[in-house]
This record gives sequence, C-alpha cells and structure tokens, in this order.
Amino acid sequence: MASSPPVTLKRLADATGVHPSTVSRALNEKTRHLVASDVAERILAAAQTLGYRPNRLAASLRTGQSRLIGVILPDIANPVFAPILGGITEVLSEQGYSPVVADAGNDRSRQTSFVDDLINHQVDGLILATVSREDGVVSHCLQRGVSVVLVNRSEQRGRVSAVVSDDAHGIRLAVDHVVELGHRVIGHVSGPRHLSTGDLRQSGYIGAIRQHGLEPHIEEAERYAREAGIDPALRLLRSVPGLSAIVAANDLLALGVFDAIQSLGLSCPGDISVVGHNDMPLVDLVSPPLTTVRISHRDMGCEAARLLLEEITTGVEPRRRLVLPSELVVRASTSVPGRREG
Amino acid sequence: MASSPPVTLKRLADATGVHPSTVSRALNEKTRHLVASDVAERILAAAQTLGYRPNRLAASLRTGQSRLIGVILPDIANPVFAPILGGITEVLSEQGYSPVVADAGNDRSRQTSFVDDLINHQVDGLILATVSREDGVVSHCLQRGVSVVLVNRSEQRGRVSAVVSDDAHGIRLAVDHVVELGHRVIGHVSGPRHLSTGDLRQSGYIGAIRQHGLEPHIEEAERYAREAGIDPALRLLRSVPGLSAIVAANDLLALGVFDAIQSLGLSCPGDISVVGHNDMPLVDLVSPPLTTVRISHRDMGCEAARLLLEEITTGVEPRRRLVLPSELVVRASTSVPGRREG
DNA sequence: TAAATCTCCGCAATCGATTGCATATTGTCA
DNA sequence: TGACAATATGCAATCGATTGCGGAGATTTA
Repeated sequence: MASSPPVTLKRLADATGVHPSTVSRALNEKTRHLVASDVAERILAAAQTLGYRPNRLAASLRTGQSRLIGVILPDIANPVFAPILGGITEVLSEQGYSPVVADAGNDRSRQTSFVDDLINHQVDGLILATVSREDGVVSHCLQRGVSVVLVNRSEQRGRVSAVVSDDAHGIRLAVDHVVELGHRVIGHVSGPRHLSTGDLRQSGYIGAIRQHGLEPHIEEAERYAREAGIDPALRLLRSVPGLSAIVAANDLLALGVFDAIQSLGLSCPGDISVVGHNDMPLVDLVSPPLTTVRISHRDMGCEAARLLLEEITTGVEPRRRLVLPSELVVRASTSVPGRREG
Repeated sequence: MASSPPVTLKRLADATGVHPSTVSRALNEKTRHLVASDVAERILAAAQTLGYRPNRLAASLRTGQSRLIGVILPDIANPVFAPILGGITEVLSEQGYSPVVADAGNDRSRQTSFVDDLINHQVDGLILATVSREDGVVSHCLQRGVSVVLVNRSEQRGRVSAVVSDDAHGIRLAVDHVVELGHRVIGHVSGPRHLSTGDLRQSGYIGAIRQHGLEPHIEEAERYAREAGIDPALRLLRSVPGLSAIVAANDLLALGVFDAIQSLGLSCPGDISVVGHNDMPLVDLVSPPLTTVRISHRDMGCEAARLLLEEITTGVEPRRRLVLPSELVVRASTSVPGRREG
C-alpha cells in the first residue's frame, strides 16, 4: 500500500536495457524519431506497465520551464474574480499549463511577497488582477524579468499587456439609457479612483453626462463592496436636489445603493433608478432586478491567459491592450423618472 | 533590462568566497547555527545586495517537497466553491504553501488526468471538492500514494479525511422550520444522489419528515444549478396535492424553484414557502429574500487545508471526518401556509 | 571496396539546492 | 604539551530529466 519507490527514467532504462537518455527521447514525441521504432515501442510499453510518471520538477529544472502560471487576485470570493479565474484555468489547462493562485487582498506588500514566492517557484508568467493605476508590483515583476499580463484592471503607464473591458463605453451606455428614460439629474457612485476601473468609469460618466449637457454629481466609494456603496449613495440622495437616477460603478455598489434608497424610505425604481455594472450572477434575481452593463469576465480571463501564453511561447511581448466590449442589460431597476421629481 | 543570469547559490558562494553548501546553510534558518555568525551575516548581506532568489524547483527536487497543494474543483465560478478556495488559499499561504488549482468539471476522466498532472508536478497533497459518493479519483490518488483531503463532499467508504457540513442536520432545521410554521405537505427538490450532499440531504429530509409523521415527496435535480431546479419543482407543484412548502437541497435549486413557482403564476411565500441551503452571497437580496441554511464554506476550505497540512507535516493520516455545523437563517421566502391550502 | 552518409544510442554534463561525511581549525583539559 | 572535543567549512553525491556531442554500426554512393 505504501508508496513504492517512484518509477524514474533510470528505472525504465534498466527495465528495457537502454540508457536513460534513450528513454527520455522515446517518451518525448518530438524526439521519438531519434529512436528506433521497435525500441521506442518497447519503452512505451514498459512505461505503461510500470506506471511511469515523469517528474515535472526535474524536467522544469533542466529546461527552465515550469508550465506553471502565477495568478494573483485581490479576492477569490468576489463574483467578479471567480469567473476570471475560471477563464484563466480553462485556457491554461488546454495548453498544458496550470495556474498557481494567490489570494493577496489589496495589501501591496502582501502582493509583492506573493509575486516573489511565485517567481521562486519558477512560474513561467504571471497574471495580475490586483493592480492599481500606479502599481509597484508591476515594476517589481518587470525588474524580475517575468512575463506579466494584467486582467480587469490596467495600470497608468502601459508597460505590460492588459485585458480589460471598455469601461468608458460601458458607463456611457448606462448614462445614455437613463437619459433616454428622461432623467436629467443623474448621480454616480464611483469606484476607488486608484483603480483603473474606478477612474475610467468615473471619467466616462463625466464625459457622457457633459455630452448630454448635464451636470455630474459624484461620490466615491472606498472599495468595491455592497457596504461601501451605502454612504456615497446616501450623500447623493441627501445633497443633490432632484436626483432621480444613480449610475454605480459596479453591481455590488449598486446593491449598496439599493440599501441606501430603502433606508431613506424611498423605492427603486419608483423614486430612484439604479444602474449597475458587471452583470454578476444573481443580480437578475434581486429586487428589483438590476439594470446593468454586462461584461464577460470569463472571456477576460481566457483572453488574458491566451495573451500571456503567446508572449511566453513566442518570446515577444506585443504589449497589447485588449478591450472587451460591454453591453447594456435592461431590467427593472430603471424606469421613467417618478414622483420624487421637481 | 533583460533578465540577467539568475543569482544562484554558487554565484553567492563565489561572491562571498565560501562554498555553496555554506551559503545554503547560512540562508536556511534551521541550519544557520552551523555557520560562523560573521560569515552568515556576510552571506545574508550578499544575498540581499545581489538579490538572491532561491530556486524552489531545485530545492523541491532535492528535498522531495514542493510546498504545492493541488486543488481540484468542479466549478470555480460556483458561489459555493469560490469561498472554499478562498479558505484553502488563506491557510495554505499562512503555512508557506501555494495552491495549484484545476477546474475539472464533473467529468471523471478529466478529473483523473488533472490529478495525474498535479502529481507529476510533485504536489505535496491534494484537496478534492469533486468527489462523488463512489469515486474512482480517490482510489487513483490513494494508489499514487498522495495525501488527500475531501471538502464539501465525501465519499461512501471513508478512505480519506473529509471536511463537510452537517447535511442531515441542516435539512432537518429546514424541515422543522416549515413544520413549525404549520406546513404539512412539504416537498423536496433533491440534489444528485451520486453526490454525498444530495444523498445525505435527501435522507435527512426523509428522516425529518417521517419524524413529524408526514409523507416525503421528492424530485431529484440532475445537478446543482438554477435551471436544474425548475423541472423537479414543476413536477412537485403539479403532482402533489396540497403542497405548500418546498425544501431545496441547495440555494441554486431554490432559485429554480422560484422560477417554477412564478411560471405557474403562483407566489412565494404566499402560495409556496421555499427553503434553500448554503446561504450563498446575495440570496438575502433576491425576491423574496431566501430562507436558507447557512454553511461557512470558507471555514470548510480552511479546515480542509489545515487537515491536509497536518497529515503532510506529521506524516500520519488521522483519516478524520470533520463535520461543520449549519444554522437556519429565516428570511422572507417562508411563511405560514397560505391560500393554496386544502 | 573504400568512403561518405545516416541511424540509433550511450556518455556525461547540467539545471540549483541540499546534506551526510570528512577535514581543518580552534579551543579545552589533563 | 599532547590528546580530545567542538566548531566551522568543504567535498561530492544526489534528486530526475534533458541534451550536445561523439561513436558504433548499417546503408548508400562513387
């Protein structure tokens, strides 16, 4: 029952009466032609019966390629990042790579130490979902000479490739939608400005609002969380006269806006229309079902993995910026302006 | 800018004028006492200035310990498994381990191939969240001699440690709750019986129902998904006279039950009370807010990781079965039996 | 048939860190 | 001062797979 001594190349070599190097060549499809076919067959058969398992560690040490990709997330349990990770793992495993994931939170030093740790594990590349607009972690990776791709968020200076959604466009869809419904005083609960999503969506909001000849009203949330959306929403609701719609930078924030609206005894969409962002799972079931901007986070993960793999295998860094489209999903949290108007 | 030749032990040795073995000892806290303190300091300083990064691969090859743990999930994006993974990564990284995750779906051969792949990567252990009650994958791991811990689901024969929630107890809480409200005809949308959660919850339901002197009414869903809950719920609603409450094996199924109720023009909880299971994020926000049984999936992940690490470091396999408590969370999807009765 | 060419395979170094054993140096005690 | 212990360091093997180089033997060419 106990684990018998592992079957190594050497053992296979002994069993088949050839040299380990021959076994290695026979086992590797790309070098198999260097071995006589009958010998190769014999080796393959022996590998089969003895249950040979190659030690990837040893191979990695020699070749310098671990086929491991580090993934650093701010929060696995966040419904935004889980599907991203799903997309990443899907593409990686298709290509014979495996993700090593670190849930690093928002603490920069923690992130850096995870990066170091992953690099020590000789990962072939890194996917970062944690970066802020000015991010020391990226510098750190660059300095260490590791391929890096950013996902969901990008950094200010475009030093590395990134896969993001079209934040400005998405928020514009949201604004246009409520404007079309007839709203004129539209607030924005923005995400943290040190994150690209927060910043871009906020400026997108301003641009869209101005284009309609309206005034922007912005309150910033400290982080992307339901609880963090409440206070900014309350500030908007209390201080902006005639406010009839709120565009949130994120679905979670939008749920916080719901909470704020309810706590003031108002209703959505009767008094206030609300638009979210991301179309995360279940927001079609909340009450009222949330109008939001759909982003395919899974696709973002897939694309990020593809981009990284391409950089790794070809050796060139295209340093691309992939912008995925977003689309408006109208549900029941928005309607024509109601009673509270005037 | 390009990656300069990596700083190795040998390089450090040259730089400090000692033998690589001395450098190795100086760098490792546990062997540092074997080195003169002034030499050790000199080495440490050199490591610092040269930016030495130990190659974990090489160390792993030599020591046979990779400090990597394989995690196999059926679906990362599922709100049940994301927090489990969160708990796992938290505990692992505290202890200096990293998770390598595979999103294997429900396909057995895929799972097995992922297991093999992870073992080839020399993971020190595996956490499986995919197992069914009779699971070949577990046998496979056992045969390969890898430490394994199951999480969320357990297998029939208790060959390895597992961390699960108290499924029977949880469902009993649910049944008791609706019985107390006055319901007498209570159906169950069960999970797949080939999964331990499906099986245990179903038998828990039967036990609880019988204990109250009532009749069980069960329809099984093919998988844990919102869509999969609709048909079983429709069958119950159509064929069981007087049905006034449905206990679902899972929140997602409960949401499917909502869909079914709505499609028949009925209302919840007016006509039918519904209880879920898991208390996954946002079910407090759906309409109506879901009464459910709370399980801390994050805790399950933490405990599973702890258990595995203990087995790995001590070398003994306690083969424990950790059952985490569950608790009823009453919201608005349950109420006293309504109009449809009689 | 000698020379040139191919095929197939073994040899040995290598990746980078770890560790049992041996050795050199210093210190201690009788 | 000679013997012995303790301390500090070097040596070399090792983990398991990969790969450039070279050589033996078979095959083709002139």
